[in-house]
Amino acid sequence: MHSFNQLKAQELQVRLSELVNTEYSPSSVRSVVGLDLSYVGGVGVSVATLHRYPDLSLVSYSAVADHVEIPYIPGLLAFREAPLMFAAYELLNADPDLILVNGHGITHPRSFGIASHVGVALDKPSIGVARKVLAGREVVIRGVRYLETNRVLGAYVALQGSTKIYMSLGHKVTIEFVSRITPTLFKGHELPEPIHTADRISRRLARSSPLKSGSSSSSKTSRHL
DNA sequence: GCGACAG
DNA sequence: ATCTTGTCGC
Repeated sequence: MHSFNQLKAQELQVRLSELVNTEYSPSSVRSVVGLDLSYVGGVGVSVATLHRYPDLSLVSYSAVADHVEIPYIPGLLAFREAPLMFAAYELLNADPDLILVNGHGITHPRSFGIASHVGVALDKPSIGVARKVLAGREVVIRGVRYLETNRVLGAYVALQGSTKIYMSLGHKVTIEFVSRITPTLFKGHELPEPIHTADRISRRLARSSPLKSGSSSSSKTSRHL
């Protein structure tokens, strides 16, 4: 029995953060993938959803489940969830123009949150979607809200009613691109459509998991996806 | 030392 | 994230 080396993990993040590209942006977006996880005890249920853009209609999705050993430690979320996200992503067998990841991008203690981690590993444009701040402070420029970390605007703050959603730079996207595409990613929910959909599907699968007692007889409410 | 702390 | 009843709001 042994937990993973936190210090080595942090060192890896510092090293890999050098590979993040925040000067490039996809020339055109025709498809977007959403990545999210749910849990059933120690089992993580990872879902990857593929959407057309700009209508955001669901094209297909994939799901994988496995035991998750790495604990949740603020700042090291990627080591716990990215492996399963990669598995679901590969199973989806698609080549999207943009990937949305539940979690922060460069608005992270070492500028390498899970969205950047996934983007760099897959060499794909990525944006982090989070409901809470991990690092940085909010700044307002010409009436527009951003999250600033290390003097760099790392996230655009989307206001959904009274709720704030932090859209951070993952990889191969600029703050201008994120600011511009963010409003077009919502479709009537608190979270961007791809993340919202991946979240709903993973939770449904988690609840109906054979590992969850009563799953075969307590389903009295119908759900639609 | 104290407070903060994605999912 | 997940555990959970009633309750507020669209």
